[in-house]
Amino acid sequence: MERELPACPVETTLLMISDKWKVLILRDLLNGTMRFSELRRSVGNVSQKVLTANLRQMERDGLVHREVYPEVPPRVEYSLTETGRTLQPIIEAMKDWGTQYKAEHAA
Amino acid sequence: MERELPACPVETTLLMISDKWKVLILRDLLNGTMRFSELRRSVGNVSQKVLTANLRQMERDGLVHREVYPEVPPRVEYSLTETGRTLQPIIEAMKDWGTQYKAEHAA
DNA sequence: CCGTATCCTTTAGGATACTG
DNA sequence: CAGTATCCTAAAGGATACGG
Repeated sequence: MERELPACPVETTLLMISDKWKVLILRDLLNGTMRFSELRRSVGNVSQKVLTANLRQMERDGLVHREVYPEVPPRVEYSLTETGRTLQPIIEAMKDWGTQYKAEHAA
Repeated sequence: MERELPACPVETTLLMISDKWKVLILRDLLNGTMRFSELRRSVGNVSQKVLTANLRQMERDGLVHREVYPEVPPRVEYSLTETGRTLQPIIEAMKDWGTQYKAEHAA
């Protein structure tokens, strides 16, 4: 459940969000709760297996909440925990930086 | 020299800093100019080949400046460009978040 | 000291098929 | 619909040796 955290706080953060899709998962869940299939579409070209694995890890890290509705067919909704939402400043900073960088590197 | 930038700004940022060591390179170069060997030690367990490759890519992306002093033995110093320094808010946000997260997940 | 070349290992991620 | 299981691939990264 718990993992060893590096001494350096930057490395701790990396441990949590450096997988290929996690930042994009955060980007999308910051807009609100999403179903699995919905998230898969919005994140992009991610396989089901990997998206599930990423979400499970984020759940264990306390960033994501998974809510299962026992219906047929099943419905599963993902949302950010309070801790997960504290990552917002990082995602925002990345959004701002990318926007600026692209503006300066346009034709 | 130039690479195709994704439409999403967050993904653009990821393209620039999502390699395993780039965030740590930024963390360290934000403290000032460093020699190659110095950087290698401070970044951690990175191989020479990979550190070089990461730095070269960051140079092409306009984030890092490489200054070669034609001495014997050679001296090479790396520093952040002005654009590179604009990444500081992201690194700072990551540092803050990691610090906070660790505090809440102690004991 | 800094870097390149070569080869090899690892592992994250993809494809596909199948289930409750 | 939302998974799990299995197998496979590809690309990043590591180890080592050598060169300017």
